[in-house]
Amino acid sequence: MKATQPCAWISTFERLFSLSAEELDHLKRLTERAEEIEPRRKLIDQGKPCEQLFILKTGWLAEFRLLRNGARQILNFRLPGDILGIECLAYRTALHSMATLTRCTVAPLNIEDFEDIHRRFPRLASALFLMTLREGAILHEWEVNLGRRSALPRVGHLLLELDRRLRARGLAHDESVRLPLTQEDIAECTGLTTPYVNRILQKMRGLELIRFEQQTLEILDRAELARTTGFDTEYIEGWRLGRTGLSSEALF
Amino acid sequence: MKATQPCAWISTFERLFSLSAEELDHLKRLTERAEEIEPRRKLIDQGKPCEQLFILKTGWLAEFRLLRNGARQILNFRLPGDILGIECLAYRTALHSMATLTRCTVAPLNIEDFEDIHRRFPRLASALFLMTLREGAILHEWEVNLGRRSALPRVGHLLLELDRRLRARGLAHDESVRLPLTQEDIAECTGLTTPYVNRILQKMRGLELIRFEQQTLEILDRAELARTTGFDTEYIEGWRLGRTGLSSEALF
DNA sequence: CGGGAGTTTGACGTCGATCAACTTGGGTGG
DNA sequence: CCACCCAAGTTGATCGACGTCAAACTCCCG
Repeated sequence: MKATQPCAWISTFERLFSLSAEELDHLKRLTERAEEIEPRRKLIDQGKPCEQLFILKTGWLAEFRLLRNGARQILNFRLPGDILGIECLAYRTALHSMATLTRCTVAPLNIEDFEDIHRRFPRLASALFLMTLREGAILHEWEVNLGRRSALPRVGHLLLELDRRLRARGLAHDESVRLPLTQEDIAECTGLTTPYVNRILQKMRGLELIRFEQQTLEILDRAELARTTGFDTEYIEGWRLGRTGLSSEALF
Repeated sequence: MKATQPCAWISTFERLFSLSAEELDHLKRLTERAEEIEPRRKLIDQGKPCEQLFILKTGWLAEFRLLRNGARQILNFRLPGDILGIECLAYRTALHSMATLTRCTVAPLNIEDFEDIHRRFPRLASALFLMTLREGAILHEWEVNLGRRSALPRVGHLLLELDRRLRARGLAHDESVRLPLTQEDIAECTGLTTPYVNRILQKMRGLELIRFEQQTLEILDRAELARTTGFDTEYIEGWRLGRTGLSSEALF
């Protein structure tokens, strides 16, 4: 779990964006100086000034908002390879919090490092912009989930999404994936309550759609689950790349 | 309503981002060649290939997803000054649709125009990136709305948001703002049903929180409404700008 | 005067919340 | 190695917010 450990997602990005040797090298250099963080610790705190962003090397985090009544809404999960806290470029204070779910290693970046990427590695910056657009697509999907799907499809859709997101980053080995989530976490991002999430998971197990225990998820009938949840993997796996321009200057 | 008509939001952007004469000029040039679109027409169609983006000069649009069961979830509203369909840089096909609510004027841009901005007007491109990050903040707020707020705060929060967004672009003149929304539109973005939205609006009128008729919204008690809905305007009105770098090269 | 989109109303049904208790299991210290 | 402990998971009974469906009403606009 040291900084020397290679990150599976880096080579995924390399292939995806056809990174040059220098770009790959810079990316690796950026992630060299990394910090370890314990599980369930806050990395970014809603309302506090923010000046720093991070590249997530390993581990999971949750972005969330705390409401005055104590309720919590998880806004998104962050997986290895994600940039954390990039909103600090647009806002002076953090609009929401971010906390680790597992032990994580993150590489801190300050705003100047970021400007530097823009100047010296425009294709890397473009790739980052694309990733931001794709985050937006995930948020859209969550809106649909919260607004228009009933409990079972809502939970099922989330599980399918996380499965695909992990695999797209090369973070799954076999049929199953590791989701370091409690049922409470799932409740907090699907807008449900813990007891009800529990019942829904039982129903999904009863229907032989999934196996999910010890934080290990296996999707037994992907096609059927996708059908009943309305899941379309395009927003995770679809790409426009290598198309038109793809100049040496920028990716798009 | 011709292309010669000045757009209030352009001067707002000029001040906000301290645009140079050339940048301002380029922005104006980009929006010169504009098309008019009738109300309730689709501009972007979910599932279809997309190659084009647009700058919205005047009018409102809604981004939405259609589900198999016929349900519709509005993902966001687009107001004058917004870029439409920028996701086409990351995806080959449209993940959701976009339709006009009012008559609109849009200036089409193709991907090459966009690359051109990046090359020749990096600060403009940066401004665009910032706008994208801020879109993300709006989506986060909608997630909280859909996931954790009950019907009245949910609708109230939306109304407050739209009021602030319009004013932030210089698109309101007096106490009231024009929202070209039917109650069905409001239902489709809050995850509620039309009859229930109707009852909620009546209750809000009864509590003297708002006046809302003939598509004209007036917020009577902003402080009280903000309190009961948990609305914090930071994500609309907060900015990090003019701070650190702000080099001539890029905004951040 | 007719028509259609949008709004309003009512009766009724249900999905998921709520609250509280109980169970399970992995971890820890004695 | 056992006893205990605490977090996470599970269960049941009850309740209410919001959905559903259908009808009526309003107001433009022709």
